[in-house]
Amino acid sequence: MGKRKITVKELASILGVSISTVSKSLSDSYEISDKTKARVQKLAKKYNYKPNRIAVNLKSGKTRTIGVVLPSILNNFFTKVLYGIERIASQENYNIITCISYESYDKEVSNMQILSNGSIDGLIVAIAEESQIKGDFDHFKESIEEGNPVVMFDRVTDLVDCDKVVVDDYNNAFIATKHLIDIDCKNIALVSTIDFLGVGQLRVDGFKKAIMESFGELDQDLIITTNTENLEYELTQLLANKKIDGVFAIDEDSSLAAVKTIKSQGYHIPNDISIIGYAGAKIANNLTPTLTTVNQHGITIGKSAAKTLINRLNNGDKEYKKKIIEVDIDQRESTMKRKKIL
Amino acid sequence: MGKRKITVKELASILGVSISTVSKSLSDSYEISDKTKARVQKLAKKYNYKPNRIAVNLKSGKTRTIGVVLPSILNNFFTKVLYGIERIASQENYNIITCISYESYDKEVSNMQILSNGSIDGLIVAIAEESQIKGDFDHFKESIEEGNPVVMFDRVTDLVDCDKVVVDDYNNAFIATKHLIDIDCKNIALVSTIDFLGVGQLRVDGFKKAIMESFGELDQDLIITTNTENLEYELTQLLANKKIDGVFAIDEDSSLAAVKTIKSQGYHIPNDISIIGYAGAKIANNLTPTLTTVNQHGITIGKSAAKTLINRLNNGDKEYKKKIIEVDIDQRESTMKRKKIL
DNA sequence: GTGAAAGCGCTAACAG
DNA sequence: CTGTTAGCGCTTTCAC
Repeated sequence: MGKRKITVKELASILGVSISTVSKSLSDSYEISDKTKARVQKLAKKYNYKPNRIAVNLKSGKTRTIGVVLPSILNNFFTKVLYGIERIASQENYNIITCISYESYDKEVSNMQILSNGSIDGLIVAIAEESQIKGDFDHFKESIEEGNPVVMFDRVTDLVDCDKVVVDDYNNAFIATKHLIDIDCKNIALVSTIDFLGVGQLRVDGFKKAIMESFGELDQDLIITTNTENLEYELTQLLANKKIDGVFAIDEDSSLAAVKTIKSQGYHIPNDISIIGYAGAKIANNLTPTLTTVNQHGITIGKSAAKTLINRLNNGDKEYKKKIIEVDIDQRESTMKRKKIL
Repeated sequence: MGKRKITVKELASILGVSISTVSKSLSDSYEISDKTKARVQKLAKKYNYKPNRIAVNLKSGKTRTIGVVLPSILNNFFTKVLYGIERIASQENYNIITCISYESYDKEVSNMQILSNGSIDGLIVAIAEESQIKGDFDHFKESIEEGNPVVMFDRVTDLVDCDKVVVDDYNNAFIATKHLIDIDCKNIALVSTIDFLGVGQLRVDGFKKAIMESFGELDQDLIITTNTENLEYELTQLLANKKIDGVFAIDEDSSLAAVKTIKSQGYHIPNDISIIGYAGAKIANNLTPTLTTVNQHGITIGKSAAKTLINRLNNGDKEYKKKIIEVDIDQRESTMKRKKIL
């Protein structure tokens, strides 16, 4: 103990100079003689002086801290995004304060309020499920009005004017569906546990477009939107009633459930049924068979969001931008049919 | 715009009262008349006044913020711990600032320094790989000396005096190995990609003890400590040269690699070779076969670490404690042998 | 080249 | 019951 943090004031009194001399010396000001600077800097080093960040923040009105509000952290995608944000933040000398909304509107609002009280310079957010359902985004508008810029990613809304980083879910779902069609699937089902999310809708729409374009008609019964608990049951029913040869699972839960169910019902993947889904590489690579996925590039999204925010912080004037991150398909075994043995 | 954050001073001038009257009214002080309080509070609400946290922090010398330094965030275990920390923190009205050391000593030191400058009240840390190898823990001691209590979890060291939250890796590895022995495995291999970590060593030791206790001798060749890239190759060699009927994989990477390799070499799990490993439930449940795991209860660890830190923050006097979290085995298919068909 | 003083926004001891 | 004042630790203008 005893080594307590030292302050400018204390340094000044030890050296018998004024506080401002110390402060200026530490920032290497031209006003101070080299000799004095040296003395001060030496002592500062000796006592391991570090300016109190809180005081600096208060003085400067800046915190060099970014608030991040995520719906969940036990989720591969959001974790990746957070990782991307952290990479950029730490590189640009920003700290990040992470809050979790747990998909709850109230939690999200309170997170935003706690952060928008001077703790942070700006926010990166993916909107909570409940807020999207509710359609209430006033807390974001407020934060922006109060001078804390917001960057939204993935879960965004047109109702708030701010920077956004998204993937083109509509188009990517289209491409994913086309991938199944290209390998000769004729009866493609879609499974989803995220129908209440904007991104969920977009993916379904992209799917529909691809189906219509290729087949001219769409069987609504092949679209299962449900929750994780019921998915296995509903998919089992579908498999029993319809001849399915391809499945597009538009989120991680439904991807895992689909693989499990299809196998347990005695179908071979990909020979009987091909499947493309959403999942992180680690999971996709360790399923049997390995799962072809739409790679969302979470890290890229996080990096882009952080860069966007820091840019805005540095020069607040520009127009709001919507950045679209390219996505690609990581083909694995689940869509690699063996040569048909007739 | 224009709705800029409002301050006590501004409220005071609008109402024509003094700053301290406003401040006291807002904290519902007994010194102020109900009438005045009401006026102030009404106006504060109208302007959506929120005390500037930075100013409050500076004044109080507390930040109600916990720093968390993790070696990685793209890791199921650490993510779970972070989740646990967040749960408690948010419940106790603390924020968390998350930094990632990327297993690097330098990054860890700089993270600690950035945080130990007044930004936080205390720290929760799992030591980076490189620091463990290097054996240099001065940055932790310094932080503690400067008045920022540290709680270490999982990756801890006896060389720093502070609160710790760990699992009994030695004993748990012992139990895991016994689990294999109980289902009649006679030739058990251990695979590891974390031999440089303290926890890695402990798990190996626990394994050895169980083997010695049951068989009286230990074949060192059955212990593979390597890195993720080489594991498949080395395990393949081992399977070719020795008769193995059980595998204990002591980390997630080696668990996944072991399952993959054993299957690809044509062995049946669990009938030919049983396997127990470390992995999150989501992965374990979706492997084929599902993987029996040592459940480390990351969330519990995180919660415990956060509670420990907050406790210390509230009453700094007590002795340092080491809390040991109970671990259990989640048995799944990879250790459920079918009846032998002779 | 150095120092005094103000002020960031807030709280609280002390006066009135 | 209300107001004045000092001060948290720092930076910065303005005097000297």
